Amino acid sequence: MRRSRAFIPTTKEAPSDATLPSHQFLIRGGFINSQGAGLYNFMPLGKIVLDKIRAIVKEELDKAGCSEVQLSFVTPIGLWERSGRADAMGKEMLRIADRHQNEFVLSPTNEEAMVELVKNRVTSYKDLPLNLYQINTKFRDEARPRYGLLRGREFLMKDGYSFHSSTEDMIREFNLMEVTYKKIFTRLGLNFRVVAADSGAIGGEGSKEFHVLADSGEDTLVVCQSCDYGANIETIDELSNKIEEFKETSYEELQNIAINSKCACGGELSFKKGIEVGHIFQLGDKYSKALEANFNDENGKPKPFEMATFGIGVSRLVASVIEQNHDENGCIWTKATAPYMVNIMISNIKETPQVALAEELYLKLQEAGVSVMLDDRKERFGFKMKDAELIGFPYTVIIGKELENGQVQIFDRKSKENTSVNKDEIYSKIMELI
RNA sequence: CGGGGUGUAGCUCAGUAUGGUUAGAGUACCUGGUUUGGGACCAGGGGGCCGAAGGUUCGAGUCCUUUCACCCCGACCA
Repeated sequence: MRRSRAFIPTTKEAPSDATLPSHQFLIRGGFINSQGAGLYNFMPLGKIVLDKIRAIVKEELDKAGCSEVQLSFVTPIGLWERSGRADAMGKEMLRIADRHQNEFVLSPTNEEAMVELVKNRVTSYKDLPLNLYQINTKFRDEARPRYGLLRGREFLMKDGYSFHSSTEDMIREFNLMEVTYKKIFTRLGLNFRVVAADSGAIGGEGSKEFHVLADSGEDTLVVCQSCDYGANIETIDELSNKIEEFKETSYEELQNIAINSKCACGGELSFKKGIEVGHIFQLGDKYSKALEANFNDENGKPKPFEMATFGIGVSRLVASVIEQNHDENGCIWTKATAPYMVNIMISNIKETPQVALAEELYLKLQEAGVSVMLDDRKERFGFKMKDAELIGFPYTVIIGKELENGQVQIFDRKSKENTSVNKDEIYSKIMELI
């Protein structure tokens, strides 16, 4: 893409209401803009990042044997009345009426719809297991949307649902999804932890959360520095509530207790802030029973499906990448999430040799399938560099005054290092880096 | 949903206590010129239903009433 023709409205100042780095930089960098409380438009750069994340999620899920579907976003209220969630979810569900005054809901999640989809279509144990997912818009009418993409009302979430003939098989799938989620977050280049999300009835194994570690995270995690143990402090709070003598224990005291304890593996424990980007949950037959969704077992007897549910906050991940990877100048995208891998910056477009080399490199990289931006605007060096840093291209090739000596520079966004390269070697050097 | 706050140019904000020229600044944008290795400089220019609706007044961005929107702290949640 030529920068001169792109729609990337960057700004020097952030709106006053943006408090978090991801919120500020995504708006300043021209990735997103706000369309109302908890509502966001994705502009070209934001859309590219969103789609990259979505593609990786899809690829890994498909590899794990899941099938993608797409459910209608607008759903009849009756669907929610049958499961009892019309009342249970209350005002969080946005209700709308059509011209006939029939009531509808903008889907906040899709357990009911997915069960209805499978019900009476999958009727035999021979057709199980089955894992269906969608990556689709969700709407939750939050009491207080905030933090930009981290807590919007409208957001993009991948929600998956699996159906099984036995609890054992459901747990097998649950474990498979844990492995798959780890692959996804690793591919995205994120530093994350898996933590037990529920300490209660299911013994802490029935529900796991995936947290991206970032200072601005809303959840506090206790993590081991030696092994991969981690727990959400909420869990500990819940636990303490159940134990009488801990009733008066303050949050700080609780932290001290935890911090002075050792992990089961003997490692030191520490506190980290985390952003919840994934959640996997063993549902059992809660919804299949309520909605009378049965299959016939080996003996021809009807049984409700054993189910599990798996979520990934796709649009939240866009912000999470930045919460974890940024500096005072802007975004630092991981290679897997960068809107463009390489930015070719022409220092002075009045210098014909600079333009010629830039155009040549631009073409070659495009032909090699590299996602590349050509900054061909009539702007000054400093302006373009600030812009490149704000947007966060992993690499910027600076074609400028050193070209007289046959040299160009590669600016590494993450390390902020400038490396001089002979102009004839720039292509191969870039191909080596990415 | 409780408590607090803010709505004036694309963005950041003055102006509102005490009503009174044609509503301002910075930034961004357009034109011309000078610049060209870290968000340049000079000159000129365009841009506003002062959130909305009522009211008080000779006169309202400013006072009164109503309403809408947005933000912050908390409770709640992917």
